[in-house]
Amino acid sequence: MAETARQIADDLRARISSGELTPGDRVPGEPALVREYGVAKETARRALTLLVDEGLAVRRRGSGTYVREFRPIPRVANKRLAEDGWGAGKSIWDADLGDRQYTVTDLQVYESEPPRQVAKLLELDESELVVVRSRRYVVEGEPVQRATSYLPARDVRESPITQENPGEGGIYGRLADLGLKPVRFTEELRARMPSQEESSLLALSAGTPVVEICRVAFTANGRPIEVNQMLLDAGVYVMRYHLES
Amino acid sequence: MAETARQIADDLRARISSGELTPGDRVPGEPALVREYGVAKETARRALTLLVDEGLAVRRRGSGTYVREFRPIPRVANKRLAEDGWGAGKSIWDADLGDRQYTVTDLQVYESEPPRQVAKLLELDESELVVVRSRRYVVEGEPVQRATSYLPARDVRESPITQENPGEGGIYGRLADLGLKPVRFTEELRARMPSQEESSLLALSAGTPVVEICRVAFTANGRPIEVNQMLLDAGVYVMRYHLES
DNA sequence: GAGTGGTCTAGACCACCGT
DNA sequence: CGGTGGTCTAGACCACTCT
Repeated sequence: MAETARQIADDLRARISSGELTPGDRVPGEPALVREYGVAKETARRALTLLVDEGLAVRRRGSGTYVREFRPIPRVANKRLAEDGWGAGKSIWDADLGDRQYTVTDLQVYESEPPRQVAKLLELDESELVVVRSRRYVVEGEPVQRATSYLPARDVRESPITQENPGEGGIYGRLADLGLKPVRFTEELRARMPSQEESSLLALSAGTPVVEICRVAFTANGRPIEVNQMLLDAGVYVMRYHLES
Repeated sequence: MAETARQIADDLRARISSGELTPGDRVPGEPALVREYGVAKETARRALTLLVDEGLAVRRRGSGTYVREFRPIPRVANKRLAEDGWGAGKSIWDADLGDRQYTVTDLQVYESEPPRQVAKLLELDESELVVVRSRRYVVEGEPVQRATSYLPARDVRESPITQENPGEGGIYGRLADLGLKPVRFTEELRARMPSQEESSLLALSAGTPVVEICRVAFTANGRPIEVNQMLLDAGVYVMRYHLES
């Protein structure tokens, strides 16, 4: 009877995917599994850990283990195409229940040396500084994203971009005022497990990956004017892109 | 001295990010940690498990635990824009070492009922069938992606799309022959932990998320003509998108 | 206070890898 | 073969939640 923990996890997984246990339901806990399967507590624990690590369940200390709920927020990279394009509002995942309100917290604006990679993407000379705008987004009380923008200090230092509130249209509006309107973008995405720091920053439950997005904005001249590094809770987001040709 | 496992993991993590341990290096193993920290084997094990679950380390049974290597393959969604656009070849992650060769394995072509979600995306009537093309991609001997295409059977049943090799230009070429050339696409991405099945399908090491991509192709008439569901090893891919306006 | 998850120990046995 | 990871047990103590 080797592989007991996996066996128990398989059983529970089956009960979840069959619908016997639905999102929000309580999964049999450690003591229950000890009784039902006649295993040691650590083994029952390992079984539950497998589910948690797959993102299927969530532990609540002192209360129990529950089937995870998944109500994704759609992140639409190119809204314009999405709106007059085809397939708008269609989704494999039920992500239509969108437009929940963002709140911005922990906004920080400061000038500093850019990370090496950012300096390269912005084509900055040695020792050129950047204006950094960092913030967290919160939805329904839960932090879901951290975003950090980098802009060449020499271009934006004197503009409202260095203010906490850059005004109507946000920083892209102000860049437009400066004749540096972003018109093309590159986004690079990567998914991975979070570090402990990132995990607490986004209040992630175990078994939740993060999506790292690096967005570079270019002006009409083809000059990179902003790098935005985002870190998203993968359990909360669905990313959507519209492409042509 | 509570939280011992996390403490040990923190130490090791620090040694990795400081560069003392570099990708490919051997991490101190369970017996070593038992000696160095004077903890039980299970505790040392838990410490290593934390690193593995973060994707920082890989276990090799009978050999040791090693710092993971990350050499991403770039997946460029819209090549045309990428090529004449700006920012081509720029990347935060060292993903330029691309163009490693794909091999296609386990190609299967068959006709069947579509999954409910796929039927909805393809706007199929009740009981309409789809042609399914499923395959795995292998790079340097390692499976990295599974892709499953669904096309309305009534449109493509008589075409070479039902052949294993649909000929020059692939299935998009044949769709063009049929006057059903795809010109717009929607891609929806989501990252999550894999199920056990998916994990073995892609030979994933523990702590590696997957990226699920659902791509819908539309003809010039705005008709959905293909749904492609992909499952990528997140430890291997970087997704890149180019956007305008 | 009873029930639940969180962490740890000390020891056992097995499977696999490399020399 | 010795070293390494893989799994399990039985019991301990703690921290938190809910009623």
